[in-house]
Amino acid sequence: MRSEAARAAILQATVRLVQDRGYDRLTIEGIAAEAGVGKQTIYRWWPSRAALVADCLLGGLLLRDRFELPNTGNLRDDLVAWVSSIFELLGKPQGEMLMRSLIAAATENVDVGLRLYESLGTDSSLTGRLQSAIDASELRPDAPLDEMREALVGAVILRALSRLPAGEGVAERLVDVVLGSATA
Amino acid sequence: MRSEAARAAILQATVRLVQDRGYDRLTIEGIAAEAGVGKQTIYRWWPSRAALVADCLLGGLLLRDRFELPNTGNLRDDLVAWVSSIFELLGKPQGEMLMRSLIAAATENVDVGLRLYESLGTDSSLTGRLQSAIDASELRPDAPLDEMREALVGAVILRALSRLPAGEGVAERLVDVVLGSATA
Amino acid sequence: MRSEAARAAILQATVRLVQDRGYDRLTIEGIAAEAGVGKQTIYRWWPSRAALVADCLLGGLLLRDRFELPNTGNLRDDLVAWVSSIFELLGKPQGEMLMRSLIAAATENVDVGLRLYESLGTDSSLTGRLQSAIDASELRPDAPLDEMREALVGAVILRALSRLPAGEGVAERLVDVVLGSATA
Amino acid sequence: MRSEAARAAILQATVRLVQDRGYDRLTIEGIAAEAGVGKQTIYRWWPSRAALVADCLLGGLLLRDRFELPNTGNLRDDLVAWVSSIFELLGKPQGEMLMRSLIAAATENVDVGLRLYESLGTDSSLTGRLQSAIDASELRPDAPLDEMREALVGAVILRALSRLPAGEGVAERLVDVVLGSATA
DNA sequence: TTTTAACCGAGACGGTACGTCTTGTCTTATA
DNA sequence: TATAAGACAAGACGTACCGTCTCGGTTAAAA
Repeated sequence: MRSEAARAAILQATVRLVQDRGYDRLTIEGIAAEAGVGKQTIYRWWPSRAALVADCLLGGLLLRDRFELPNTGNLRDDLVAWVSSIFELLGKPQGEMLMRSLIAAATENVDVGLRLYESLGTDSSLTGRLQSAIDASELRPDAPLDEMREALVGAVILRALSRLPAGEGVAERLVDVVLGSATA
Repeated sequence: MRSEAARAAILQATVRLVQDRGYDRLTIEGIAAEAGVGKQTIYRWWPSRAALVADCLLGGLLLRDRFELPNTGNLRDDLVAWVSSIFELLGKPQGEMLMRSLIAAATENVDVGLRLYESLGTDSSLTGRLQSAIDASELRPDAPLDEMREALVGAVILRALSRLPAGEGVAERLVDVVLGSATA
Repeated sequence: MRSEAARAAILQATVRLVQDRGYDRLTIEGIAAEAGVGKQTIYRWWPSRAALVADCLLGGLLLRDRFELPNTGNLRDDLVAWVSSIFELLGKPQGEMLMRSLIAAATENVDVGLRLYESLGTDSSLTGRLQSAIDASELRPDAPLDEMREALVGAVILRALSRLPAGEGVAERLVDVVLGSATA
Repeated sequence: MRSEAARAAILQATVRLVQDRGYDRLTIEGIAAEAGVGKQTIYRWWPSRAALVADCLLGGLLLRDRFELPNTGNLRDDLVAWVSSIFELLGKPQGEMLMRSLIAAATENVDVGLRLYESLGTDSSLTGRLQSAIDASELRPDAPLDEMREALVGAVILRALSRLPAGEGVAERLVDVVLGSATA
């Protein structure tokens, strides 16, 4: 019978440590100590620290609602707001580190990678928002939604890797590039 | 006086080991052994293994000419060919591992990140190619080149993280998304 | 819960290596390899290689019964036999190296020093033998036993440091010097 | 052409470092730095750090005149004074460390060992003093001077290894033990 | 109700790699 | 041409974690 208390403590400890020190300084021993748990309890349920991060991400513990994609009826505005909020996070040292931690975890774990691939680990509202834009005739019915999403999310990931601050207008231009071919 | 022989041996050993086993199994001790070099000689000149990878990338030792961006005069065809060749590499286990290795290194080292940011670590011909497309009136003079590049390269990075095979037509649609707003 | 198997393997490996190569070429890594043990298992229980040697000495693993002090009823003969047997050991390269190893360890570790101080690391029968000589009226009741022991053992230590072969009659003269003032 | 300045600087640096930090923390690199000299200059002229210490000892740089054996005409008093002065040195932390440093060096280098063997590294006046005691009929003509010296010096060495403070009367009793058989 | 089997915390174990330190050799440039 | 300066290959240092493996000490279901 699995102990739910232990499970929760482990995931929370993981979140705390990733946010405080980053993925590369995250250790199983550190998590066990922080969670007040034996190492074996971690190894019993997760195969690697990357899988732990994946679980945190899945449970919404790492990016919960941070980047809710709004739906005001104006797709461009919504996307710009969303991208801007992410860029804002990247502007803070801890936010930038968190994003890089997720990317690092993704290089080791498919689940994390897939989770990022669908809108940056958030409740993948991006696909839904684009689809609803088609329904509202804001986008052409044959717009390549997947590729648009990949371009948008990918640009954000790449920005995080570059560690460059996103200057004025970057979010707008990025959204325009992505929407360009697909708007009426 | 720095030994050029040692420097070259270290970089080559790094390239070999990254390609064979991936970044996460790359160790300083392994590099030193492979290069026939003392560990201190590595630590004397590089602060971390990520910096070593950055140097390899800079020296063109890791991706040299792998993704030469052609210039046939037709921008769309050129970009599709370039993206396709990258997708092809990602289809092979070793190629995928190499790309993920670079991304992992980028999460630890700004230089690697910047190098990826400008066209995927290749001799950043992408910017030049886009500029020449403006000159040839293939693109609008005010096309947001940087954001176009970010979207394109970012999509490729993200694809690597997702480990999903790039299906039929993905390269084309991706290029079309990116070029959409800027052509004609 | 400490592993007795590991403890024994480590001490035995230490003994073997000290005897084969001497204290100055004794390394923690070498002991760990020889014992088939992780380095941390050594560091967990001993603070230094000198402490390891002290433990071996204490456990009788290094000089066990090598220099049993006989008790024939004739103190002078017994001491001469004992000193001679030590000089004989010092005549062999390995024996000399072992003795110098112990002295070297003693310079770094009090316990080894004390163990040498009381009769050369052997089960300190020397004090007992001298006491029984008083009881048998072979020595004056007020004979300064401690100083006699120090003089005798010290002379042996010093001989080991000098690396000079102990010539004919040295053992006898040494014992006579030490016993001189204390024999009826 | 050997640089006398370098030679002196090296020996003085050795003395300083041995006295300050002890033999086990004495390194060739440290000496070179302290002396403002290249390492090669040391290796060119001395085979090991123990040989360096031997040279310092020989040159009187380490124990110069520290333990001058007096000659008042009363052998016992002279020896007691000499042993007491050594015990006094051993009572100070730095003096004890210095003596242990010499012993440690002796385990690695014959010259140091021999130097200790003949009266503790001092200008070997001990033998001379004993001889003159014979001449003055303070000792029997056939007294075993060598063994007496070994017993006395050895006891002091051993005391240093034991790190035990020499209590009241130890010096006297020690001298009496050694002189016992040879007086009157 | 008692057994028993799984899970728990704790942490020792054999290992690997870390980044530092020192060794003794070598090369360079300085004077 | 002997130096100081210091790079080099080698390898030990002591530390940090890895993933596996006992330990006893709770639980909770099965007997």
